[in-house]
Order: sequence, then C-alpha cells, then structure tokens
Amino acid sequence: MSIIDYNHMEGEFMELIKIIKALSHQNRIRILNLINQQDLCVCELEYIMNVKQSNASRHLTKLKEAEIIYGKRKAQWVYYQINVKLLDEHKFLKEIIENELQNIELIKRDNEKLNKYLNSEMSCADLT
Amino acid sequence: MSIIDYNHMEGEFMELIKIIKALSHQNRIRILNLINQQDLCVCELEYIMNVKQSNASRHLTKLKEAEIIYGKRKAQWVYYQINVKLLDEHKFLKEIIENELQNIELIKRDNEKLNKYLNSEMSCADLT
DNA sequence: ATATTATATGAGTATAATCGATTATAATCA
DNA sequence: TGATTATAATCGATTATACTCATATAATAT
Repeated sequence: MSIIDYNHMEGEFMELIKIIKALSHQNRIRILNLINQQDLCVCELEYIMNVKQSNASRHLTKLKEAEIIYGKRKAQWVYYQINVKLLDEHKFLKEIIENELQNIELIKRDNEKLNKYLNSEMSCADLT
Repeated sequence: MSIIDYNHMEGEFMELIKIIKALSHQNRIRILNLINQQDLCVCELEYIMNVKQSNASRHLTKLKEAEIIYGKRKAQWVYYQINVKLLDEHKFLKEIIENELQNIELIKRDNEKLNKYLNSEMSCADLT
C-alpha cells in the first residue's frame, strides 16, 4: 500500500492532485509555457531548454499522464500541444500559464530563444 | 548538489514552484479549504480531518514555508489563517481554493464536519 | 533490407517527501 | 515549582521522484 493511497481517494480529488503535481517542476512549467505558444516536438524543447532528450521526454510524459498536454505524430516527430479542453475546465491552469510566468527571467529567455528559432529558417531536422 | 538546484533557480521561479509543491498533497488542500472558512488550530484540524497530530502539523509547516498560511498564537493554541496578501498576488491560488474543490466529496464531508463543530458548544479544549 | 533519426523506456542511483512514534518546546494551570 | 496540554521538531523506515546512460521502438530514407 502506498502512502498516498489513491484507491481511497476519489477520482476528482486524485485528478486535481495529479494535475498540480504535474505543475510542480520547473522544467514542466517551462514546457507548458513554450508549447502554449507553439506546438513543439521533443528535440525542439531539448534545444530551447538546453536539457537532455530523456529529461524532456520524461517531463512530457508526466504532463501527458495528467492530460494537460497530448502529442500528435507527424512523420518521425511527435508534436506536443496544450489540452485546451482541460485548461477550460481548470481555470487555475490557464491562470498559471498565462499570468504567473511573465516576470520570470528563465521563462523570458526561453521565449526569446523560441522566437529566434521560429524566425530562423531552421526546423527540427537542423537541431542535431 | 540537489537535483532541483534552487541556487541556480531565480527567486521568483523558486517561489512559484514552492507554492505549487505546497498544494500538491491532498491533506494540504483539505487544510486550505478548511482554514479558508475559519481560522483553526492544529487539534481542530486533527479532529475534523481525522489525521495524526504530527501529520497535520507537518503539512501546516509546509504551507507556512510557502507563506500560503501563517499562525497566530492564542494561549496554548496556534490558530492558522490564510495569507490573503499571497492569495491576491497569485490568483490561481484563490481559483483553486474557491472554485476547484466544491465538487469533491471528501471536501464536502470536511465542510460538514467543520460546520457541525462550529455549531456545537465545543472548543479545542474538548477535542482531546 | 539497412541505416538513420526521433522518441520512449528500463536500469541504476541519488534526492526528496511521507509516515507514525517519540521527544522537545512553550504556554497554562494547580 | 511541577503537572498538564498544545504544538513543533526529530528519528528511522518507506515510498516517490528525478537524473543520466544505454537501449528499445517507431517512422523515414537510401
């Protein structure tokens, strides 16, 4: 039996805690901020955030498990996007993503790097 | 060096993550819901939530460390209350506490038990 | 088919969070 | 003062989370 006994916690509460836990890491917040502006694949996040591929992938998995994001495959790449439906159902999520992050330096730098990348001629294929 | 290297994370980001982490446990959410309605001391929370004293106290400490709540001593008892200033600065907090919890059965039961207690002649002194 | 590229996952390790029981501290009361 | 009560802090054990490296899987390209 685990300490947090999800079997004795009803679905709605469990889901909320799962969402909040998914937000409780800086890399996952950074990912949400980025893909809220533009669908991105793992290697693009890896490049913009300057993290290991496995790191980006694992954090994406956590966000996916909480259904905050989902991925759509295009050729080799999986493009991740925000689950707008969930954002509408849980306004605090939208609040965090859209209003809590603007003054954070690391987020600003991520945004600059994203914009530079988007304005360049580059694509995922050039990032390796 | 810790995995989450707070030294390399600027203050604003660190503070936000700390707040979100403080929300990522069902007992802490329950506490916030309760003291949002009424200042309560540890033994009252222990009684209403039916948890161990050390459990309630530790979760309160986490919320205190994130500055979401603070305690004021009255005689032997420490009454905890919401930090309204922080709630105003971070609207997602207010969103969660006031709009996310109403449909959760466990929260409803907590509220019922709180109201029964408040309508009774009982005080902390009677709970042991 | 084989090689290449992108993504996901298993393994091992390190750190962090949680629990209950116990002990320490702080205020009150007899 | 000494006993009582409320709260906080500590201890050891357990579970959860996060990290990287290496490998597996999936799609594409030659």
